[in-house]
Amino acid sequence: MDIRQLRYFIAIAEEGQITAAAKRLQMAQPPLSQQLKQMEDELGVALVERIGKRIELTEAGATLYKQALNITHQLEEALTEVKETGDGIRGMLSIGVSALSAYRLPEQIRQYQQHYPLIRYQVWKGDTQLLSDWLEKRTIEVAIVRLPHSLGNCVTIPLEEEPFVLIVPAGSPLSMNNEIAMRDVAQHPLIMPSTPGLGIYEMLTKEFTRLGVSPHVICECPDISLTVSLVAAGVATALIPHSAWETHKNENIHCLMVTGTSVSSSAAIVWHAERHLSKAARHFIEMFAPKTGAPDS
Amino acid sequence: MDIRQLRYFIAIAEEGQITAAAKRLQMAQPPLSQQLKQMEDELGVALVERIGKRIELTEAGATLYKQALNITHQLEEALTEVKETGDGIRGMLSIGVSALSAYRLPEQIRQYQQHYPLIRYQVWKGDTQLLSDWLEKRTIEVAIVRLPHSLGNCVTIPLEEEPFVLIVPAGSPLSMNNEIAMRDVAQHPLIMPSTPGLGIYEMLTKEFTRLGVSPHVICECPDISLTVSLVAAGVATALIPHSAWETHKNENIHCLMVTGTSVSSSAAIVWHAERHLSKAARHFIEMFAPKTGAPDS
DNA sequence: TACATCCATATGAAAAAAGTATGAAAGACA
DNA sequence: TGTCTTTCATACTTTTTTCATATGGATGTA
Repeated sequence: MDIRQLRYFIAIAEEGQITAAAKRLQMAQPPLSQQLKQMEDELGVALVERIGKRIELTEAGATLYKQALNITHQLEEALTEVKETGDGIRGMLSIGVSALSAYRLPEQIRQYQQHYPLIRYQVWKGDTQLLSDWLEKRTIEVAIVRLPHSLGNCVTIPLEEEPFVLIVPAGSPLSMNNEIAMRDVAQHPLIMPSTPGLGIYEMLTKEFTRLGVSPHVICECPDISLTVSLVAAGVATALIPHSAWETHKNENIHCLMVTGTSVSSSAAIVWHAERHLSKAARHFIEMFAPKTGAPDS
Repeated sequence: MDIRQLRYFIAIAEEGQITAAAKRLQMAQPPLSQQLKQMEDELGVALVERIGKRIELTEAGATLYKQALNITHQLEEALTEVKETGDGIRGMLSIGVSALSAYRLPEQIRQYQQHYPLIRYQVWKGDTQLLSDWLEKRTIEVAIVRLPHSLGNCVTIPLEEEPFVLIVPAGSPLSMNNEIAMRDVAQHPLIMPSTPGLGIYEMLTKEFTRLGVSPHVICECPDISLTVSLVAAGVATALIPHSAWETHKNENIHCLMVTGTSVSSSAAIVWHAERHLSKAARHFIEMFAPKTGAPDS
């Protein structure tokens, strides 16, 4: 019993007549009679009652008709679902973000949602090492990280660059100013939005070294919102990407532009170089890193 | 896309390998590869990812796998349901009963249920004319009526015969006796469990005429339990089939055997002579009129 | 590097499905 | 009642689909 036969039977049931059903199916009548008989033989059950010229469903036939409708509908829906999944307009998109990039994600997903409303998401947050593991294990398909990263065997597409800003507690003397030189940042207690070994930490440290100063790091905190809270509480100052300031700003902290340095932060979308990327992931990359064009697999 | 291909895909998905899937399906590997490719072409979607020797499902493939499991299971269940319906162990059995036979039905259905637990019922109650209409319109498949009936074009299988009894109010003088002659029944106010034109009414009337007496009919009531209530209330006496007495007896009425007459009541199962009888209906007939054997269509 | 394993392609054989021709039975209508 | 039409079933042929065998390329392994 296959789908084709179910469709045949639906036509027969609805037309109430083999000849008409054959016409509707655009086929000759004899093969349809044959198929009907074959179905009855296979099931060992009479599906129709031959009353002279007319034909009428038996109870078993009526049961089969209902079920056949169900099944063919379900199959159709299944196929469109598969097609949509293949086309990337339906399915699961699993994304990993580093702590410093996490704040961007909600807006990105909201935007993506408007174009692809059927997509569902898995969002993971973790440090570079975890992201790398997750990419490897396919827990996530793409990751959004801060550059520089240390992920091996990955395609990296940088998003726009942005400067670092220094955030300080609202009441502190520094909050009178609107900018500060990078080398002067070293004079103030500093929270690093990262930990040793990670890209940002190393990059900032290197920059201070280049300027011949040594920062007064009193805290390392790889969670951006916690970092901001610490600053708001007056614990210290912190260097964070400008956009992170935009999303976390409040009346308890003040922001200073940092001058006299070229270090900047740049987020990037990365994914495993030798892996199949789902259409959904490609769409995501296209939307947020459109200049590069979407990779072709 | 047909069921066969879904089964193929299930095997491929579960084995994770075309060769192994082919072995499990007891077929050669090349045609399976072909079918897989054909499915991908039809859907316009990659279902598996060829990673060197290995094969892995894409998201679309995983979606198809889940749906394929659903659909094949549903098909299997549908087919067994159709078979069972055809075999008469599942489905709808619609039965009509006359008022005088209704009291038997619950026990009959209870009994039938024990053999065919998947059968569901539609039970209708009405007079001969209604039953005839319902048989004609296929509202009901079989009817249980009192003989004689006036149903045209029907097969009739009588159930066992049973005598009429006279029921009288518990306190009445008649309740001292245990039997009464038919001709003496005419001396007492009588409720006929039927109305003119119906079989039972005519049969009883004819019998009184034959005996040269005229019954004192003060009420006609084609509802047996209402008839019994009327007697219990002391309105009159009533002639009813013995089994009706058995099911309705209570302390307010007394029962007398009727002698000096050969009239008896007999229920019968009837059905449309030229109609297809469902297996379920045949089973029902076999169970309650086994002597005749089941008719063959 | 040789070997085994797995998938893909090509080609021919077998099976299944569809088409054509035709007959029998049932309803319609003069 | 007897044609005439309609409808389903059967016999036979053609076409399509599916499967199997042979074989080559790619990948991972001893």
